[in-house]
Amino acid sequence: MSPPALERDARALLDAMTELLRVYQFRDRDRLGYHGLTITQSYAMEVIVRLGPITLNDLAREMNLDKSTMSRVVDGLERKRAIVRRENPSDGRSTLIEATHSGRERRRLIEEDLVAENARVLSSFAPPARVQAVELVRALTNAARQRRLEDVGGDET
Amino acid sequence: MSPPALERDARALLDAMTELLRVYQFRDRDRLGYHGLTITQSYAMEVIVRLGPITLNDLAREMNLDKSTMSRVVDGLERKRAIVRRENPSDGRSTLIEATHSGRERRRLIEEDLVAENARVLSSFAPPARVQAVELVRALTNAARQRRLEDVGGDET
DNA sequence: TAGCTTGGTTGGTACTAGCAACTAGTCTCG
DNA sequence: CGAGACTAGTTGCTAGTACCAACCAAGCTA
Repeated sequence: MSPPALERDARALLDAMTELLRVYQFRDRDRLGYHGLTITQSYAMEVIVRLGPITLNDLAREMNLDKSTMSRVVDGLERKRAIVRRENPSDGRSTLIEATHSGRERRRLIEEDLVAENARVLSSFAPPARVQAVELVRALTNAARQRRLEDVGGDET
Repeated sequence: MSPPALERDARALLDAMTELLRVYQFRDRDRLGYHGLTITQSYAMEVIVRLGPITLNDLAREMNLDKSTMSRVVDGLERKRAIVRRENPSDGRSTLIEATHSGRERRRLIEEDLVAENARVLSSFAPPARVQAVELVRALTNAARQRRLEDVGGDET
């Protein structure tokens, strides 16, 4: 049914995307620096900084991780003094996770690095192509997300 | 020096890429199926199928993994009967890793799924935009890879 | 208050990942 | 030829990511 052209393009896109993801993955992996945080920890810090004091469950939901995994990731952040667990005045069972000054600062530095890196990547593009590139990545993300929702049968949110 | 426009675009790209990586990460993670293989195992199979019988070291080099990690990934593939380790007639120390029929078949199915998925993604683009999209992804990959090489100090290849 | 529900931790398993140490072949040079 | 250097692969160790299941303690509800 679908013309061979689509399949050809799809294969090319697959190869290109695989490459792109691998390059970014390795960039992340090797950035063992990441200002002392792992990638997951750094993502978690982003959420914590963005959503303010947050419970473990909410954090886990936001990150699509199991609460047990989340608990251990947060353990790591606590060991590294990037967050503190405070008791939740409105619910004795839960704790509020909050970024420390140092945690916030580290996250800021990471973000700065990443923005700088992306700026260097984009700098080889002509200004109109830059916007186009960003839009493409967004479109790819949406398309991929769409696919996921269809596959899984769309859960919450 | 650099106009704020670049930084704005860079931040947008960062956000978009972060999203993209997360979506793909989840796609991969949840694909516990992946026809019975994990993501790393599936990448490894791709290389093994593509480069024919290959030694562990060559495979590790190709995948940018430590040989110990590679050894264990290959263990997994062997347990799942996707590859066999044959002795290397030309060097008694090394083994040749070779895809089994079943391994090759599984990899083919995975690839088929992925191509189909990419076709669906692309189908929301007009035909000329498809080719352009692929090219843009390649350009991004190259730009990103470039950055990596500069950072690290460029190793082999 | 008894019992259900919920928030978080802990135990278990599996996989990814790297470094270090080790074994066993291979190669090189005296 | 043989000793020492080198190389291929495995194994031990640590750490992190990830899930499920079991659990405890606190809260809610009837």
